[in-house]
Amino acid sequence: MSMPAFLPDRAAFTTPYAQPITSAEIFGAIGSAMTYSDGEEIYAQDEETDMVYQVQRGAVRASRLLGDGRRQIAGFYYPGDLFGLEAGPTHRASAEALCDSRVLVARRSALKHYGEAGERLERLIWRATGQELGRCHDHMMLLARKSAYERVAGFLSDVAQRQGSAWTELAMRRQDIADHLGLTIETVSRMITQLQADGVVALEGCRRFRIAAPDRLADLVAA
Amino acid sequence: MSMPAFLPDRAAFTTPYAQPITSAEIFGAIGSAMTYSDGEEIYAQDEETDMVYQVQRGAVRASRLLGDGRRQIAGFYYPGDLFGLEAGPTHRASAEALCDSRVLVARRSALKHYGEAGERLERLIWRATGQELGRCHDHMMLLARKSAYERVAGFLSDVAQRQGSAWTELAMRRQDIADHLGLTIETVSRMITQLQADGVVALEGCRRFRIAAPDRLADLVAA
DNA sequence: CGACTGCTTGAGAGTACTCAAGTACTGTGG
DNA sequence: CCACAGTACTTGAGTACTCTCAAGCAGTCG
Repeated sequence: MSMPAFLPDRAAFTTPYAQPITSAEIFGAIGSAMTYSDGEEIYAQDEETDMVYQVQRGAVRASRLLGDGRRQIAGFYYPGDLFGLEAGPTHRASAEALCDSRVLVARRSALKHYGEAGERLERLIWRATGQELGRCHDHMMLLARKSAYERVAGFLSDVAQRQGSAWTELAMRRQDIADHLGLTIETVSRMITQLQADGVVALEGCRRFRIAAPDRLADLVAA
Repeated sequence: MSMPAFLPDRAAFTTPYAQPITSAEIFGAIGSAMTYSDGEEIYAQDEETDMVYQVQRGAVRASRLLGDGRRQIAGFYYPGDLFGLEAGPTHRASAEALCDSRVLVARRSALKHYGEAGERLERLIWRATGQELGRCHDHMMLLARKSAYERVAGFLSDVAQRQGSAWTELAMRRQDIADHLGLTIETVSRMITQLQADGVVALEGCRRFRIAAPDRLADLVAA
């Protein structure tokens, strides 16, 4: 994803004196590491908060519950991603580890005590917030205007792109995917079967896949 | 260093007297006013941008188009609202005036030349971005997990709340509402008819309504 | 091996969509 | 003031896509 034009390019952070330059290094200098096991809650919905988080290892989902149990997964986060950025004094979503994970946690109000590194992290947080807003708009388009087939295709494309490697592992269950895409678990399953039958993706087991026809997948996503 | 010609003299906000305190005042001190007539485009999708906008009078919609013509309205903006905050070097959406409107425009990269007022506006922009992200998450939940009836109820509740008065004017057409809620124009129309039949809202013409049963509407929204 | 959890598949139902026609509101010209 | 045209909105009938409910299959752990 592209960077906001008004924020300094990453090169601007680089000084001749070996300052930390990756977000992981900046965050690592300030945040404290926490580990969570599969399914464990990192924070709760409506919980008061002054924290910001970064995935170091594993994967995290942010979910929101409606009174009657309907659930929506706002997003999935992987190593390097910042999360818990929702505005306001309380978290609008809860966050849970999708597998055994390590997470860095920093108190936002304390950043000013960390001098240069704190300021850098602050800028990183704002940049991440802007990017999250962009992804959110993309996802709204997906939810509002795309078919189940296109939603699942878009999701697989997204996950594959983030992981980068030829074969992609799905850290989440079908139910999580369904709640992210506004579908039912059965429909997600059917669409994956369909995508496979159409030769768009190839699965190995139900949690591991490879993109078989990148061009056709790209068409589905752009559509 | 050259300053954009349309920006007012910097001296205007360095005086110790009468510091602006509302976002409209801060923005007004820095931004330049533009007027747009009904339906006129304020900026285009994928257009390069370094601008931030505030509605002064009228109403604005932010829309995104898919290649095949499917449209999604990302949001509606009213006097006082900041818009055009989508991250990245280009606008992820276009913006159009819903009626004759006046809009303040400021160059983001120029804010640092405006001293205190510029910093304040910068903070306002970040705060607005965070709030927008929160609204975006709410809207994702609406799109992913709510019925057409609940979506329209939620929308009317939202608009009414923003306007505050007993009777609420709808600045947008049914098609805009449909594209915002991920429905068709016919379904929106049917749901409004239904809400009226159920005594939840009362319409006067097709662009003006009043909430008739606030408690039942609140139930539908919270649900 | 059996139990458990997660995933897939099938049949039928329901919500929202598509296509089509009809109604209301607005502005223009006679 | 009314006729007319144009746009926006509503309503109706039939269809399609996704959901619900139910059963079967697969991988995992004791």
